[in-house]
Amino acid sequence: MARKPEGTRPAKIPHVVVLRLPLYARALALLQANGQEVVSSAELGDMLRVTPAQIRKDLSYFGRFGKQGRGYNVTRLLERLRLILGLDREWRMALIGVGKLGRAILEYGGFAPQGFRVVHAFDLDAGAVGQTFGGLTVRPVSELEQVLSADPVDIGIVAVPAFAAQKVMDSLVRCGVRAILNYAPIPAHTPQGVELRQIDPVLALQSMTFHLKSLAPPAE
Amino acid sequence: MARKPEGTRPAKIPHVVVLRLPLYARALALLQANGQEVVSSAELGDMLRVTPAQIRKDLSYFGRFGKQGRGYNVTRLLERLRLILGLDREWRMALIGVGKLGRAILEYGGFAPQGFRVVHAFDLDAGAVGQTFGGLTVRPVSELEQVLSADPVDIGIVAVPAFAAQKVMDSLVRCGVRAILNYAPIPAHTPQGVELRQIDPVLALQSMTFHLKSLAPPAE
DNA sequence: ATCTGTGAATTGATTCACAGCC
DNA sequence: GGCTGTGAATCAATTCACAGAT
Repeated sequence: MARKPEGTRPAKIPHVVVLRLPLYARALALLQANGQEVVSSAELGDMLRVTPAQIRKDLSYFGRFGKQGRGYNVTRLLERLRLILGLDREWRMALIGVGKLGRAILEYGGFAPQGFRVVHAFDLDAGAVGQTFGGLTVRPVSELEQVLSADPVDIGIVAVPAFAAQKVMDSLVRCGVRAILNYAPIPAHTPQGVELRQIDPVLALQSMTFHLKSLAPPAE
Repeated sequence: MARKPEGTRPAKIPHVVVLRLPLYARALALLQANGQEVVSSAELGDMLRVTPAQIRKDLSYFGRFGKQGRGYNVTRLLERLRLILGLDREWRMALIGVGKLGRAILEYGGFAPQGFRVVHAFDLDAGAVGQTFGGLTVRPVSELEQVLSADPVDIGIVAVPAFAAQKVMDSLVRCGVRAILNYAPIPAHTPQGVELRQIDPVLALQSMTFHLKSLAPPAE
């Protein structure tokens, strides 16, 4: 398969750059809320603990958004980043697993304002099915394929116990989901072309203790 | 020919390696639970979608744990990784913010079996203070410094609203906490020497949509 | 005078490839 | 034959440093 070097939307964007763009967008939204009109890469870098050169280089993959001697227009750059990230539309999501975690997700107010909307919720447990959380009625997982083929979503959120998670993810992929946010602590896999992100506080803790273990015990 | 310093570990460990070790440990625990005694880097790599060479190289920073022609003894390697990561002890944590998210954290059963124990919970809101979740009674944040100086913790978990998060983190640092797990969606900072990890599902979603936006709409 | 955008240089991470051992 | 451990080679990411714009 040939990749053309010419073309409209140019070359490959380094993976880490894509991971940083949402960070930039968030910082810009903060500045915008404060009424700041212009920001330099140095100032943004201070906010985010990232070098100014990195910010400029990252942005340069997508275009030239700044003015020499001045900096970036906050609103304009934020607008452009939202476009680049695809945040100029609403994304529909399905949640699988409505236990304690799943309920917290359904009732979490942080997704909707960013354009991420949970439109279906499923659970295996008959106890949860039929209940309503955050305005959504929980359906049985047995209806997953049927519901999603009638009313597709872009993203799946997996909040089931570890032992069931990979199978649920496979179902979601079969239903045409193209991205999965997985909260289950397992080595999860998706086929090529289906994005996957893990939310795993235990892994985060375990990588911090590596740095803690050699330090003196908490004392003053 | 320079030889490696014998039995020492002051060699500098790449940051990414430390982030992968908990992944290895988890996969090994899975194998162990299945009764598997030996594993090769190729098999582990299959489980985790990591190249065998990377696994061998990562482990080589810490010692020689395998047998040529055979592989790694699952139990022994897991044991060593747990030691390296500091998982051979219990870590004490304080939770700040007992809203919906904080409650889900207190009632989450996944920390304790891994040796991470929440021993104090704080909230600003008088409504939450005094209530008990997961066996812990919520105290007012005003007592944070007093309680933590009498009974220190290693790690702080921040689950307060965004506007309050940085101030809470600063307090925790003053209380001698050496690592923070932050759930608030802000560009958070800790001083040099205080580890920080962010749990941020919205950022994860926003970096996935970058890849989704150019694809055909969900259709079947 | 200031700050962007970007090739070039550098630093860091991953993969290769093979000697050595089981 | 199979697999580890590891220098060397490759590939990727970051930082430097400066020309050019305002």
